[in-house]
Amino acid sequence: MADPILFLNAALQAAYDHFEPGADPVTRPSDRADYQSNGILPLAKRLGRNPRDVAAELIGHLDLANVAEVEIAGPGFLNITLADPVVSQLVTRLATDARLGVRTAANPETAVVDYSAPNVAKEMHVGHLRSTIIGDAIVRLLEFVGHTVVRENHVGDWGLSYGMLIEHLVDMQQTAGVEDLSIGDLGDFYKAARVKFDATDEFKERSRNRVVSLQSGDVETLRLWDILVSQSAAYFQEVYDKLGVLLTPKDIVGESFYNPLLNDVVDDLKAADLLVLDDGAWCAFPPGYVGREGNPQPLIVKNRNGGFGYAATDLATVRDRVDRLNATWLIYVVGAPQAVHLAMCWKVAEMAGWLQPPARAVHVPFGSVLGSDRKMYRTRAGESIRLVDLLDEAVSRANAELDKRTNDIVGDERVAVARSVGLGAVKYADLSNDRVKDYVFDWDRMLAFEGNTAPYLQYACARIASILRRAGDEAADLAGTAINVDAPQERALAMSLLAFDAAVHDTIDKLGPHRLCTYLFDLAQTFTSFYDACPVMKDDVPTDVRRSRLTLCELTLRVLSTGLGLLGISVPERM
RNA sequence: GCUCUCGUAGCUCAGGGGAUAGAGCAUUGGCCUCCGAAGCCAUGAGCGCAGGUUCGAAUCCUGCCGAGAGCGCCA
Repeated sequence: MADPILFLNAALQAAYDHFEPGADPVTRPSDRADYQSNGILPLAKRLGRNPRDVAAELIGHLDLANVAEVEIAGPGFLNITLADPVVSQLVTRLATDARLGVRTAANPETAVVDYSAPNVAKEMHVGHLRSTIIGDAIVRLLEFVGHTVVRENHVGDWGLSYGMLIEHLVDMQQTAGVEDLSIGDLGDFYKAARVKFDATDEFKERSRNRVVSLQSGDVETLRLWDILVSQSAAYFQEVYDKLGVLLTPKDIVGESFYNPLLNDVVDDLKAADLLVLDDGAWCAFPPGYVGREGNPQPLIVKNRNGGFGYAATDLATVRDRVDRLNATWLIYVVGAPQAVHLAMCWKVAEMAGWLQPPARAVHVPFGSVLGSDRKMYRTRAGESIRLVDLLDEAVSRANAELDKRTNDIVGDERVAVARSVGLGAVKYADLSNDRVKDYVFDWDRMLAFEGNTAPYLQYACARIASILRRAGDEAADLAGTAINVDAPQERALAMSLLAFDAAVHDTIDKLGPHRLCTYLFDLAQTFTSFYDACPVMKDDVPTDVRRSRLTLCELTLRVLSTGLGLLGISVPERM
């Protein structure tokens, strides 16, 4: 019971039970006191009594042994300040907890997280950044609290454009006259194919035929297709490794994987009488969706040419994840523009009985990355920015920032620090905003060493690490040290550390990584205030105070680095 | 035309029924004989507009204004 809210609620429960057995105490952190009890007014209403009288009587039934102060505030609150010894005791216990007070999930379940999803034979650009980073953080968070997580990288590897790309590959083979095919630069490859496709009817015709061959399982076509897929997968992995996310080639479950399931999807929907033939296309019309002209909005499952739309694939993902993977929590980390499409798919899946409680699908939408002109972030030439270029620039810019601050870190360590700071800056800038909103990509702001940035947090960690190095052997021998919270800054730090559990679970409830960012930044600020006011390794600090403060430092470092780790951000020892 | 998302300080953003709405940048002024000043302390200014629900609204509901996005055969 490291979480003081649980601790308080247990204490309050007895008092509430006096009035109404089972009434839920509602407690939340407050800046007026440590915590605020918030459920008195509804309770008084149910009892038909004066709230102030109820509050007064409630205090009378509250066990005050662990509480320094309780006061009635406003029409229906109690402000509660925990006694210092209790705070000391809780944080001392926290320091020996390997999980840093974070509870495991009450109901562990199997979650599928669908994220990243680049397209085969196409360059990865900034657009893939958010899905990849946000998805990565969600995966780490869910695993941390004990859920079983299946990562799925739903790459685009099937559909009309692959006829075009395969034909382009064939052309390249003929000009180059080589057996060992390489698609080389993905951006150029795709663009060249596209240009040919738009320019010549002959190529267009070949591309269409090639799609037919692909879908009918022609061996040679599949061989060529596989070249595109495998080389792209290798390229994606380079980017993921550079970015430092958990995705591996095994996580690729592309559109082609679902292709064999699509006939059943359509047949079963037809059998369930959920599809109607409309203008030659098989459509579902889930209730409540209206499009242009006020007509019901269709979800086109099979087009008039007999081809499957992506609605069919998305329906298949629901079915497959529920049936084959036994997942109950389907998380789609997909851009906000897809919101209506996904909602329609899930509505149809529900009506077909494929998506039933406890299984449910959740959209984790996110906004766009904008440039300083508040339009989609692009190069000056108007092209989308390659993700690899962006990551390389982040590292070199971080390196330049480190140069400004005369430091003696060189060689491999220097390379690692620049990488940690550069990537951390990019990730943190993305994750620290509420994901549904667009955000402006600004190198200077994200790489600033002051403010709500990764470098600030990493710097705070580096200072703590520095103190621990200074403490030498003593830092390794702190187990069981009693922590005192005499100074207000010590107490504030302890309270912040105790809130880690709540921050992690709140972040998971909302699937909003920025909540964890806000917490970590607050903790880092609280720490630096402590650092400024409370000397640790100075000569005139008594031994017991030094050891208590060292333990606070060590615990803070663990919370910060664990928290940043959950966001996919690493913490250098020095910087 | 219909639908969805978003409008909070000069700027970038938190807060999403609870008291006097918080940070960071930028501004101004203090702190290094002292553990890393990449820091700390202090400083002014704000909920798009109008109604409604409520003891209480930045938060929920409705309308309007503004920005972005989506709406039948691409994914």
